[in-house]
Amino acid sequence: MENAPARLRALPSRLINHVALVANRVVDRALAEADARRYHYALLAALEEFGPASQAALGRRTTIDRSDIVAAVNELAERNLVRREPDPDDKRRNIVTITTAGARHLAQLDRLLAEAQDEFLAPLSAVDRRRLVDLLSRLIPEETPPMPHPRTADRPDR
Amino acid sequence: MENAPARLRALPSRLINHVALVANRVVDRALAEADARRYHYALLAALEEFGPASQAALGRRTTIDRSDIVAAVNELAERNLVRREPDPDDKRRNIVTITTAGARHLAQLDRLLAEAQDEFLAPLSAVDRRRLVDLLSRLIPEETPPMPHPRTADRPDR
DNA sequence: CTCATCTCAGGCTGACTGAGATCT
DNA sequence: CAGATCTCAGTCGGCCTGAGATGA
Repeated sequence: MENAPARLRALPSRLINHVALVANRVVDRALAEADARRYHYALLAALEEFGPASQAALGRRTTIDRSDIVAAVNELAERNLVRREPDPDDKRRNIVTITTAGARHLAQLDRLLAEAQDEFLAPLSAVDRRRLVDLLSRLIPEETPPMPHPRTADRPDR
Repeated sequence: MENAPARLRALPSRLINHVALVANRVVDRALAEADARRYHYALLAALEEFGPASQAALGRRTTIDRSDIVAAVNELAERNLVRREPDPDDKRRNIVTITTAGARHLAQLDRLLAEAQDEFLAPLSAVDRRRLVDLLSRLIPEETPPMPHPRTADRPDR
């Protein structure tokens, strides 16, 4: 970078972006080892933690946009990491379920991601890492208000 | 967001991305008031702090990619915020110089950005903000290694 | 009727690659 | 010759919008 302007070095929003970039490079490289992307991990994690869910519910839990869910679920289904079947109780819905292969895949991603976190967090001690996570968490509004309809993500799940 | 999976909530790389998104929304909205983008600010700041520079040098200092510099300098030059002229000493180069209008514009962006920082950092005390900046800074490798040629940003400036 | 859900088609930005022309 | 600089064309992922079809 060779001498970034002081104004930029000190600007919190820019610092955060820069760190995000560094983190993403490490994370994406790690996930690529398993032919995965960040969306895949988020979806599989949500499915394993909460069980089968409609695509809309997955979107709310992962903050992935409705359109992008479609594509990502397609990719996962093609590889038999999830199953997608119509909900008999509500024919608008697809119910997405993680498969055993999907769970295995998720376990691998967990490992890869843990290594990746460790890699870009290397300069920080365990205490500092916790401090960082705490500070960052406080910058995230509880109900992340999506731009247009602040209370849209608020709906009952089922 | 409604109950994000614990794995995602706790993942530092994901937290950082989320915060970056929030920060960028605020910052971009602020800059839009002056018809500016983040690239514009970075370039103007680099020019004011280091004086006229070639586009390649600007790229190194702002970590903006060579291709994107071209476009951004075009935009700034069209609005007479910078001048671009061939370097008489090295005919490969353009020398980019900030104009007085550019400096005025930069001052406005400084104000807008200061407000924006304050807005998304609102949940943190001044002490916590400093802590955050410190922690983040330590996560940025001194010589940000661009993917392909780790030592490319290392070259003498002129 | 309204609202939710899934899907497609597409836009936009930021980060990045490849390649060519020109020059040191 | 190698290497730096500027430029153009284009890719990719993440984020987002609009709109249509179906159904609760």
